[in-house]
Parts: sequence; C-alpha cells; structure tokens
Amino acid sequence: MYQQVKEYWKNLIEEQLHQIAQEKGVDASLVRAAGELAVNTTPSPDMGDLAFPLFPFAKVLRTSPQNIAQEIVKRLKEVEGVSPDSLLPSGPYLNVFIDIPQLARSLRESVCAEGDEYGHTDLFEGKRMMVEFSCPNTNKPLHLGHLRNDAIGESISHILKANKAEVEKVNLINNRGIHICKSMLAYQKFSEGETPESSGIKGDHLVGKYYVRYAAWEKEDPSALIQAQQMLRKWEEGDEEVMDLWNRMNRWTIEGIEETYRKTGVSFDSYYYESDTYTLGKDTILKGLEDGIFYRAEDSSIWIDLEDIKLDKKVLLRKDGTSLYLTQDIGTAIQRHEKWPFDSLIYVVASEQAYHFKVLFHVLAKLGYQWAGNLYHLSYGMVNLPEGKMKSREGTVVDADDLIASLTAMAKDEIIAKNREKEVGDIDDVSEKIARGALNYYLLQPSPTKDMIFNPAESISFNGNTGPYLQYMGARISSMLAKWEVMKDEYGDVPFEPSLLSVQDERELIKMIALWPSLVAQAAREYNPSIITSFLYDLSRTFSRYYHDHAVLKGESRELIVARVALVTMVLQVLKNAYALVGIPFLESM
RNA sequence: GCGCCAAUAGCUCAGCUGGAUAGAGCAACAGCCUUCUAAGCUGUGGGUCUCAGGUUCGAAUCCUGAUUGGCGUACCA
Repeated sequence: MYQQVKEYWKNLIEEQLHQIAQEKGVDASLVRAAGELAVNTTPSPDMGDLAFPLFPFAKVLRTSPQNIAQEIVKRLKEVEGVSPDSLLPSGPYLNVFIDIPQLARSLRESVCAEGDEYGHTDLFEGKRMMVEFSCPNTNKPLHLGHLRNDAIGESISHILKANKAEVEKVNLINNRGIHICKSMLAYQKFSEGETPESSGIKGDHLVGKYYVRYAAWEKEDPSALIQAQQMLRKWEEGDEEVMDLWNRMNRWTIEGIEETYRKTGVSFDSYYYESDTYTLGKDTILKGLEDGIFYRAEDSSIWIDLEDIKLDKKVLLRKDGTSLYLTQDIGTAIQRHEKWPFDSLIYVVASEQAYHFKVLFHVLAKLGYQWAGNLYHLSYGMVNLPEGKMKSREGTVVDADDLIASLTAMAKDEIIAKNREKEVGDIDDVSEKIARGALNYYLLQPSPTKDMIFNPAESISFNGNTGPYLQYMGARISSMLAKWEVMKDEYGDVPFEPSLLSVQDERELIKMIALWPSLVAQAAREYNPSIITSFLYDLSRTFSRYYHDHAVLKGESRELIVARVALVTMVLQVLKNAYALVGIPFLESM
C-alpha cells in the first residue's frame, strides 16, 4: 500500500521531468539514462515523508537541482488531485507529504481483514522451499552455536512461509562416525550402566558427560583411539552389541535435544539421519566414477578435480571405501529431492563450512542434477564470547539448557520483584516465554552473515533493546485494549476519523504499519531475520514514546479515543505478526 | 602461501539498491512514577565510519591497494 503511494508520486514526478525535458528540447532517453528517480525518506518528519533527490537530472536539464525542484512543484500544483500543501521543495530535493489519514483508513481495513496475515506477501507463491538447520551430533547437548543456528533456521522458515512458500523444515542428525563411538566407548568402560532415569541427568547431558570422559581417558591410555576405530568398524558391520548401545545412547541424546527444542520453540517437519544416507552417497560416487566424472587415485581413493571452479582436488571416498562428510551430504541431498522435490534448498550452516558447500553444490551439478543450482548455503557467522572463542577444552562452551534455565530464572525473579505474579497467571510459563523471546531476539538482531559476540550478562539483561522490551509493548497494548473492551459499548456510535491522528508519532506509526509488508518480503529475499528484529525495535520504541506522551483511553474527545484505539489495535497486530517471525512469544500480560 | 569474510561511539550492533547534520542499546551523568504496568520515557556527553588512493554533482556505502582480525585451504564434521 505504501508502495503504491510511493509509485504514485514517483510516476507523477517522472512525468514532469520528461515534460520539462521535452520543452527544453532534451531527448527523453537522456533523462532516463541519467538514472532512476530515487525515492528516499526525509531526515526528519517535519520535512515531509518522501524525498526525491534531483541531482542526477541537473546535467541533462542544464539547470540546478534546486531549480528543477521548484519547477516540478510549480507544475504539479496544476495537476488534478495534487494538494499544493503536500509539496515541499527543499533545496535539491523535492519532498512530499503523503496523505496519512487516507493511508490510515485503508490500512485499518486491510489490517482488520487480514489479521495475523497482515504483511504476508505472495513473493514465493507456489515455491517449495526446504530449510535444513540445527543438525546436531548425538554425542553431546546443544550449545550456544546451535542456538543461533536454530533461531535463524526457524525464523527463516517462518519468513518464507509468510511469503507464501511451501516450507519443509528438515533436521539432519549426525549420528554416526568416530566421534559418536568415542562417547559410546567411554560409556561402556566407565558408566556402570547409569541411565538418564537412574542418574536423573538429561539424556543428552549424560552422553555428553561420557564424551568428555573419553577425552580424559584418551590422554591416559594411548590405545583409546584404536579402540574407538575398532568400534566404528564393528558399527559398520552391524555388530549387535554395538548397535544396541548406539541405539540406546542416540535415543537419550535425541530425546534430550528435543526437550531443548521445545523450550526454544524449534520444530521440524522431518528428520534425516546420516546413518541412513551415507550409503546412497557412496553409491552415487561410485556411479560418478564409472561415468568418468571422478577419478581413482593410486591408493584407490576416489577424487574430484575442482579446477573448473578454481579449487584444488578433493577426496570423495576414502581408500578403505568408507564415506566422508561430503559423501554423506551428497546422498542426503539426493534423497531429499526424491522424497520432497524442492524448488530450493537452504542450508543454514556456519560460515566455516562455506568451502564444503561450494564443493557439494559443484559435485551435484557435475553429477547432472538440475536442481543443484537451487541449493543455497545460508552462511551465518560464528558466535564468540567477550573473552574470545568458545573452547570445549577450556570449558568455555555455553550450554544451551543452562543458558535457558538462567534466563528463565531471571525472568521469574523479575516478575516477583515487580509484584506481577497475580497478573501474569502461570508464572513458569510466562517466565519461559520471556526467556525464549530474550534469547531469540538477542541471537537474531545482528545480520546473520556476521560473526557476533554473545555477552551472557547482556543477554540476561531485560532493559533496553531486548526481547522483553518488545514483549512489554505487546503486553501494554493488550492491557489497554482489555480496558477498552469494557468501555467500548459507549462508543458504538463514534466513527473512525483518521485525520485526528495528527501528532508526529501517530504519523510515524501509521507509516511503519504501512511499511510492514515490504519488510516481510525483504527479509525473505535476503534470508535475513534481522530486518524483522530491527523493525520490531523501531516500532516498539516509537510506540513506547507515543503512549507515554499521549493518553489513548483518556483522549480529549470520544472521536480521538476511537481513532487512537484503532491505531493501537493495528500496532498490536503488526507487533504480533512480527513476533511470530522471529520467535518472540506474545504475552498478554507480563 | 592462496581463498573467503569483516573493520562504524569505551562496549555490542543498525545504517535499504551511493543522497540532506552517521543512528540505537549498554556503560556515564541529569531529570520523570497521586496520571492507560517505570521491563518505561526525556535530556547531556561520546565519531577523521581502520588507513591511502580512485569513480561521482555527492562515498560509511562502489572500485583498487595496504593494515588488523576471523574463517577456510584434512582420507574431521
């Protein structure tokens, strides 16, 4: 809608530019060649809403941008339906005040009608998009790095859906390999048969405990690694005892991880297991060898030459015939496309694996899969701590469950400190939702592609630019609207008069509401949830100032109250719709 | 060595396809709760946008080079 308003003014001004050119005997194509007319926002609202810089046309029209602005204004004033008050030449810019009341009126209709879907676009209509994320190992619990991955994957999936894509969220469980055997071996040796039930330790943490135990043992006993390799061979042979232990421990880990998913609001449409896909990868490589796409080295390992993409050579299958990470991923991709033919597949994986995906996509293309061109690596940056990198050896890895638990406890303390226990209802539920919102917001604020520093103290603070701040705005509006419900019968006869919404912040809020759909589309095009989080913060901050300065339910007139309630209702709807895209639970009360 | 990425306030981050005096939060300081929840609001201080060139009417933004940092370049994942 805002888009239409922009287009409307842009077309009007372009028309005038061409007319001026014509009168000066300048060819229209020269004006076009000078560049497209840019539509900007003004530095401050009292200078108008839209700004059209006219620098590019100065040369072809052989006059200053200032003169062009004046000239266009003069002409536009003659144009039918253009209010002279809406034009403000400002030096080399031509600024425009848009018709906010009219915008508000039509917004009110669409926000009301579309509700939770207001802002959704048809950008990806008819597209089947698969999103892979999380992909945990089954030898330890989730840590902070996974949380960023999960937050991005989950959010992107929602954003794509909001643009009408059909989305399949997939998880790939890394449940095989030497690292898995290590925790199994240590468990066999040192556990005395303890289980999550007997020990009271969450399954993933219990397995993780033995992964750590292995590392200690390996230092004392040089045969540890050999034993682990032996176990891997036994696993590949399907040894009953090993398979049994493997199944049991995998189950513990996955159940534990799924509990963490529930707490962070993460879910999947389907799970893939590397133990199921690695043989398909292997077969595909062998077929590629037959077809002459790959070659066999002297030691009988299989390679691909990456000269085409200016890279080195890469191993696809070990000399003993066992498969690698790349081998598995090839199998997984093929299997996925068979099961759920996608138009695109987005891998949410850390930037350190950029090289891997470059090679993967290339190999799949070489193998002749048409869809290889529709694979995309959404490469996100590392999560570091203020002291530097997380290092498991130094025990600085931030455990996901611990972090969530302390955030939840903090939220609960805050509710109690503010004496809000009665109002919030289920205090544990609300605390958990505040923690989840705080975490997701913190993780989604920076651009996904950039490395970020996770400051635990800061993430735990609920003041300032944080998830709880955003939730608080939603709760405050909800509380206002609850009061309105009680009094609204007396206002049934009062019409909505948007021209009463004339203070600066009201105009700003209306523009933001109007802008929302274009941001939903932008976030999808760029695979970038931080577009949504920064919008949320802007909207909340503006609203916060607004309701602080202007009474909604105690407005000076009945008409003003009705107009403001309508505005506030729209703000709440947009907030809710935005929360939903970035994993911030909506709270009616907090 | 080579490749990819980043560098903006003391710290953490925004800054749209180049456009008007570069913005937030935290931290510091000063105000605001008989008034719709103070998880809030307002104000003050704080910047040679790493450096050097270039393109342009105009560069934090684009190009080149340098510096610093991160990641990768494994028959690990």
